Amino acid sequence: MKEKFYLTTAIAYTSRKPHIGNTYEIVLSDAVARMKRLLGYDVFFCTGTDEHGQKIEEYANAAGVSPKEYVDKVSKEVRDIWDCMNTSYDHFIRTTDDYHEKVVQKIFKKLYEQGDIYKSEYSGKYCTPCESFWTESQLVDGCCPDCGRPVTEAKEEAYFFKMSKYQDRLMKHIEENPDFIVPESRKKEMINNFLKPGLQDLCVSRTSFKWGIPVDFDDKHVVYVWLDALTNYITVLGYDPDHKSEKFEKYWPADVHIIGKDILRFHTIYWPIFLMALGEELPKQVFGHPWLLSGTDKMSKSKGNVIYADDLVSLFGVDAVRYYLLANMPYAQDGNITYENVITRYNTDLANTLGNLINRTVTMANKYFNGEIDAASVGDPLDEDLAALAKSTKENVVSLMDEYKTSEALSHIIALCQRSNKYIDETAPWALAKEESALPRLKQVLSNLMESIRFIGVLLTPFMPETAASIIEQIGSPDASFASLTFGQGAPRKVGEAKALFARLDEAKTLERIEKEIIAPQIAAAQAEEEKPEGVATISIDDFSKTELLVAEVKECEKMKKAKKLLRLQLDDGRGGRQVVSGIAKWYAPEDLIGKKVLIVANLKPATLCGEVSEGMILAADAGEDDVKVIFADPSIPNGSKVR
RNA sequence: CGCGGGGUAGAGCAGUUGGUAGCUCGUCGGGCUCAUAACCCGGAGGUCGCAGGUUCAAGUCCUGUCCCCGCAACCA
Repeated sequence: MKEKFYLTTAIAYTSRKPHIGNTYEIVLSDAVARMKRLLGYDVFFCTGTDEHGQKIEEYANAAGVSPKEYVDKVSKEVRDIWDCMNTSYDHFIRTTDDYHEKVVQKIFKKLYEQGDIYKSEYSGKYCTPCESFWTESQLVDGCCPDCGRPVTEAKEEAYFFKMSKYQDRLMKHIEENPDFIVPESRKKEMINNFLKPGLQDLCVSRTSFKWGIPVDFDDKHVVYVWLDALTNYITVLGYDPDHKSEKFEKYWPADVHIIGKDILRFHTIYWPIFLMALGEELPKQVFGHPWLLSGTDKMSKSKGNVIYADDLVSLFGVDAVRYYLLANMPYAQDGNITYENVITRYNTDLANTLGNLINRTVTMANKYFNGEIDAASVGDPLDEDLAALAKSTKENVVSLMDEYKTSEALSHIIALCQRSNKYIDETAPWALAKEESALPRLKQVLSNLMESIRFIGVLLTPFMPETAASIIEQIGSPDASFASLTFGQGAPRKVGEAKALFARLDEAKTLERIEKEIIAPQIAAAQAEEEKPEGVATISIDDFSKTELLVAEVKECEKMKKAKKLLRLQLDDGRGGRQVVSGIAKWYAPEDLIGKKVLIVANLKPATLCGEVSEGMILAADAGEDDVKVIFADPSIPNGSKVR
């Protein structure tokens, strides 16, 4: 019986169309899945969309559609992109799927009945008109960040999960299974930041919005999105707490969850604990992959640097985009993408090294022998060298893929292409072709080349499926199985017609096209969106007079030990002085401020930040993306002067 | 002194157990002509963030220090 391999991606949140950074994960997972299939595993590869939650409710409202209509649209966009990347997932789950919702309810009930989930009270600041709870830090000037109205202390019933109960077991599991969380550095983050300080019980229900799976025995509540979302990994297998499905028995536990580094906490702490509570095995491994950045920045709409997979595919073709992602992402550090880099990589690796190798070899086979090529036969040390590299390349690719090191795996394959190109140079087939007596050797040389190309083609299958198929077809290889990868095993063949795999791109022209077809429309769309007015309500003069603004002089100022962003200032406000904490350490050193006069909001309710009391706020302007400038007052104004 | 990661040629990155500093792009020169102005070979370009230390020998180990980036806590 075939060994099973179950892998999943995170399910994509349906807030908006995924960009190329979000798309990286499915491509990486697809390469792993295809590699395992090539090696003969019975693979189950699952992905999907996460569709509940307050944010989606809000996005839907803003778009003037129902949440379901909204997620139907985005979920389809996600799926279209996964499909345009030619990913071979076996199942696409949506958290709004019927079978999923039912099982989530059942699980919630079970955990409640066995005492892991208990009903308690959640207390915090509540804005009645908005029906929202806010944490202290979300408040704006002590008021609701949405509507600006005052909030009240309120309590609300909520369900909590007893995380602490399972903490020691989880810690032990992580220690005993060193590969449970990879890469290593991420594991340390989880242990030091969450497990060692001790886990808090987690609030697993919400009453503040409706767009979620209702708790069936208490329908004021909906299930917390993460409990809902994480469970997809087992509901997709037909899991049911009462009777386990055949599929679940076969595939669970997952061999790996491939996820972004940002959601590692949910997958390595909450998810394992939920599973322990259900009495199920834990996934064997969670791999938190790095992020793909646009140049050096995170992709964001406001920066206008978002790159989408479908745009890239229309420019370069699926396999070139897959190649770029898989070849360019480091294992543990963030990678980056620019159109220029994609073009360079395309031209050098795909057009010049790989494409040209196939093209020149196939052309020669047809030209010299009408395409009739023997099985490979190693005679000369040069041949042996080539055969040895083909063999080691195969071994390296397999073992590197076990660690998800796609970039290193691909560079080994490219190295085999380079070695093959060199082999052509060393053996000089065109010279052999000129002498009748050298024809046997010429035939041998070409057969060896065909064989190394067969290795290249087969090994590329997980990374570039279409290209691999075209290579196999061009060299007329009857066998493209992994098992056949022994040098010399390839049978005699009739070589097909030479077809260029990747046409070279003119960098300047291509960039021009990108600018015109992709970047310009994107900027236009962003500008259109920006024309919407800012959402600050007008206020009366009375409202304004509630704010007391004063001129104050900075007497002392120092960096705070425990906080990177904060400065602690002692101010002379003309009425005995006060201490203010301000989040401007990134832009101002203490000596920049001492002796200067600043404007403060004097009647702000005092708050404690990182252990220091702050009685007021210094006025500063957002001077640009990630830049803040303090508003300084004229030195001649007496301390304590009112500003209005 | 909260936890972790990183600072290596103009750019982007490798450097396993300490033993002559590598790869890709770019650049300069050479070779070849089967091929997609491609392919192959060679040169130039780095005091491996900084300062100490251990050692016959340190990018690699230790100590200190300066930057950058994550995570956590705060941006009143």
